[in-house]
Amino acid sequence: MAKQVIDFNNEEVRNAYRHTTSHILAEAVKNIWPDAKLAIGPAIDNGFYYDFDLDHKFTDDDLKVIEKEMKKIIKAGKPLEKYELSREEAIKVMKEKGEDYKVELIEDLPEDEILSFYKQGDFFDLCAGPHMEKTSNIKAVKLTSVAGAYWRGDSDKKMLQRIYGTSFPSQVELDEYLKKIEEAKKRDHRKIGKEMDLFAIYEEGPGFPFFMPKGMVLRNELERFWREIHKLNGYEEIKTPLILNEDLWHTSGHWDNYKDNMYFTKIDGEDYAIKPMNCPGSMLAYKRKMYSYRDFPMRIGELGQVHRHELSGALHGLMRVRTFTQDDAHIFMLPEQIKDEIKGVIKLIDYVYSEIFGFKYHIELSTRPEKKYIGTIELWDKATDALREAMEEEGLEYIINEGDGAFYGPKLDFHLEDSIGRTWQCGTIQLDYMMPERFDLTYVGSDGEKHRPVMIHRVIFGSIERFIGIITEHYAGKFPLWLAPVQVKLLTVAEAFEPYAEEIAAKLQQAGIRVELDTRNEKIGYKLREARNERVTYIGIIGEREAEAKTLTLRHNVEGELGEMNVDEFVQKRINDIKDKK
RNA sequence: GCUGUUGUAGCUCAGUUGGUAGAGCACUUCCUUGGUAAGGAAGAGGUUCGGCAGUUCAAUCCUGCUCAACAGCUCCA
Repeated sequence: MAKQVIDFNNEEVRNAYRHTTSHILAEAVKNIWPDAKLAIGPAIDNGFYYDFDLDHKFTDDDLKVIEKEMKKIIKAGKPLEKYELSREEAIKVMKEKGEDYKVELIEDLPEDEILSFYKQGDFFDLCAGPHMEKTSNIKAVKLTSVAGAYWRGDSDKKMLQRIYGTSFPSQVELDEYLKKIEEAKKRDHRKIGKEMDLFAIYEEGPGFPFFMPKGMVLRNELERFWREIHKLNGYEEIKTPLILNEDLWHTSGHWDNYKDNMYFTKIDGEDYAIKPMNCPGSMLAYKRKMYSYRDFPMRIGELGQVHRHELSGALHGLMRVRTFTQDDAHIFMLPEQIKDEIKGVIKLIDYVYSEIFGFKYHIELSTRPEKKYIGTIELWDKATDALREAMEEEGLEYIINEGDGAFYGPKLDFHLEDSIGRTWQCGTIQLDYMMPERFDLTYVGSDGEKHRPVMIHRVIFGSIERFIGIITEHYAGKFPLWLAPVQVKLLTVAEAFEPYAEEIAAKLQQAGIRVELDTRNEKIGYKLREARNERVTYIGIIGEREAEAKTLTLRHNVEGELGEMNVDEFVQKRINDIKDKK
């Protein structure tokens, strides 16, 4: 028989490979714990999992034992054979085996369906396939972790034990994958954030991050950049309060839809809420006066700090917090301005993602949610069509994310891809006919009558905090010069060169460059090592040679050794780099 | 919120089958004036081992509760 060729780049083949491995996992677990009940075990992005219901709690040591058993099954080279059963037969077989979850799965399938099974030796499982020909096709396996997972992904149902693993056609590929995971861990923004002293989160405030001086540099630079581009693009800026009367949130619909995630407080016996979003505040700001159609489009930005009560288990560094700053803006406009405004925001987002940060990204169109939404289906369709048309006119590709819209309108979500291939949803453009209605926003048209404006809610970074987390991992802490908390660190070779080093430091500082000076009584190798660990952009070394020639010897955190350079030339070049956002 | 794991000095971690705690780094002082990833020596540092109860002659170690972190699930306007 010809050897089965495994094309691991083919998604179908890869999934079949991992799926077969998950069957082997299930068999191994059943061999060791015959009482284990099987749930489901599909292939996923980087491997597979299988869910089990079993009183014994799997430990990390168990994973090793299971792996060993899996290797036995693989070595046995059992062929995977497909066969079919009728519904009744299938239910009967599974009931006999006490596989309650399988019975439930089968009972939920259409009545007339013929069910396919796969078996390997004595082990069999309900499965649509496809699979590898035999268990010995699996060459390299690793069980990675065990975790809880709800039966059928429903938090009201029982929690099962899920074993995660991965498999590859060779040990080399498996090792490469594991190495990649290790690399990603090194980039973890929580680790780098601690090492670089950017931010911290304490037990006293879970989900409420503190920003330290170096982290504040990042924040302030991002915000400064944000203000700059928004001014250029015709936005004005406001700031609205963190706490507002609860009535406002009833009007907006936030209370109905998201009160579980809101924080409340009382002031003088009245109920107030801490804002989970900025828009209702923006609505009040809009309503302060009358507008003419000539005032539109009106673009109002706000770096607004919001608070949301996230579940404790959902918190994750800066990526998922309980307070964060949205780089929000609301655009009020005439219906005929919708498409142009959407296109304008798309361009702005593209500029920031592609030009400034070098992110690849894709766009998703999120449509009306099943249940939680306000307004009529007609208006939802109208808004969704407008987003779609704007995209199509710009020749942009997008994928549809059914039912994932905000409760007040459909949206375009921008998912960026970082330097190690992970995607993050950041930017969003939401088109909204509902809030202007609820808040009775008006403008006076050319006919002298009052009309209803349409609005856009949009963010580019999404959350400043989360964006800092993402770029920390994207750059592995080696931020581009304009963002780097320490742009230049000067190291003296010996005490004698301190005056010259101070002279250079002063020059850099005057040029607006963030500089640190290390004149400690330590060897240059030692200081260098420390400066490198701090990930400063440029390290400047100052000794006898440099003091005489009025130069400094430079090293860049990514490019490496740069040799000696004239001080004034270096300063001028860096000023230009910072201006160019390099 | 749910399941599991973890919680010891500023950081990274070791440790005691229950007899009141250690290393390296960092920090301070001294020596060393050194040219591209750790020069040497000494010292200080834990309200005592996340918190609160309990068992015990004795708890950092055992038990219960609780808080937080981590992984995953659920959620993410």
